[in-house]
Amino acid sequence: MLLREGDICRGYTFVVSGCFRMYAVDEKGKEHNISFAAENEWIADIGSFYSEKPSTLNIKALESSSVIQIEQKDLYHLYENITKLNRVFKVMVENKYVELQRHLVQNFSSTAQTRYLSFLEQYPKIKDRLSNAQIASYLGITPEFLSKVRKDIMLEETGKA
Amino acid sequence: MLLREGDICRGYTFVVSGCFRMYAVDEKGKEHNISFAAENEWIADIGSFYSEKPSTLNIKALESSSVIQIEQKDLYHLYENITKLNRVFKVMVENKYVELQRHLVQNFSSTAQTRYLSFLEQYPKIKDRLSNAQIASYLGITPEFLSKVRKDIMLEETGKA
DNA sequence: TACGACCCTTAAACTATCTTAAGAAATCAG
DNA sequence: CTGATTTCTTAAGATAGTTTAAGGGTCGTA
Repeated sequence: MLLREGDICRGYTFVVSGCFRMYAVDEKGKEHNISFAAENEWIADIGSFYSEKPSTLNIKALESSSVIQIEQKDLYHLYENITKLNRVFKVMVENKYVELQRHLVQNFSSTAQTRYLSFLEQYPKIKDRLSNAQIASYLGITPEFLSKVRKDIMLEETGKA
Repeated sequence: MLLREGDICRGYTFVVSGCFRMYAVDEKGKEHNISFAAENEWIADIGSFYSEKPSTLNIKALESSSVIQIEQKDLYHLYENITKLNRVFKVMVENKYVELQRHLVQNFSSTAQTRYLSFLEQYPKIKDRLSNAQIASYLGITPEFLSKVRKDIMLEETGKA
C-alpha cells in the first residue's frame, strides 16, 4: 500500500518491477480504478502531491513489486538543478491530465465493449496480468459483464471470419 | 467560440459576464460537457495550454458574454514578477484536476439522480441558466431522461412530505 | 490424489437508461 | 395577438448493464 485515502501524497513512485493501481472508494464502499502503472512507469496522486492536501485516492500493489520513491523535497531540489527534469515531470503531468479527460469522455460516450477494446490497446503490457475484477473496475462495469463483453467480441470475430 | 478542437489553447479566459461550456465531441459527433464557467471564473483547456499541443476540446459561449483573456506570454511574464499570482494559478490547476477526478469517479459510481443532485449543489449559480440539454450533456444522460429524473425527485419529495 | 479456495463464465431476471414519437409549454418574429 | 420555432415533458418499447445464483477451471496444499 503506497498511499491511503486521507494521507497526503508526499512522493512520486517509479515502478521498477510489479504493478500498481490507483483507485477511489465511493460512498457504498465500492472501489473504482482510475489508472495503473507497471514497469518503468510513474504513479502518484498528482492533485494531492502538488497541493499538499489529503488525497481522496489509494495506491496499492497488485503484485509483489519493487519501486523507487522520490520525495517532494528531493524532487524540488532536483528541479532547481536539472532543468530538463523539470520539463520531464511537467510533460508527465500534462499527459496524465489529458488521459484523465479522455477517460472521462470515453466513459460516457462509448459502450463497454468499445471501452474494453481501447483498454486493450492502451495497456498491452498489463492486460494479461490484471484480474477480471481489476479491469472491470477500470472500465466501470461488473466482472460478470466483462465476461459477456469478451464472449460477444469472440462471437463477432468468429462470426465474421 | 473561444477554442476549437485542433487549435492550441493560447490563453486563460476570465469570464466577466455570461457563461461558457467546455466540451468534447465523440466519434459519433455527440457533444459531452466537461465543465462550465460563469461570472468571475476562469476557463481554459489546461492540458493544451501548458503542453502547447492541439486541444481535443472546445470552449463556447452559452450566452452573450464578455471576457478578459490573458495570453501565455503575458501570464508567464506576470508569473515572474508576481509570485503570489503563480500560486493562485497553481492552486486553480490543482483544483481542476481534483474536480476532474471526482467527476470521473462519480460518473461510474452513482446513479443519474444522485449525480443530478450533486450537480445542483456544485453549480447553484448556473443551474437555472443552463438548458436541459446542457445539463444532461454534463451528466452523461439524455435530456429526456433528465426530465424523468426531475419528475422522480419531485414525486419522492411530495411523497415523503 | 483429492480437497478447498479462488476466479472466471453462464444464464435468468431485474433495473437504469436510451430511442422514438408525440403533445405541452415557452420563446420569438411579424 | 398569432403562428412558427424551439425546448420540455411524457410515455412506450428497446438495449446496456446489474444482480444473483450456479457450475466449471485452476492452483496450492494436505
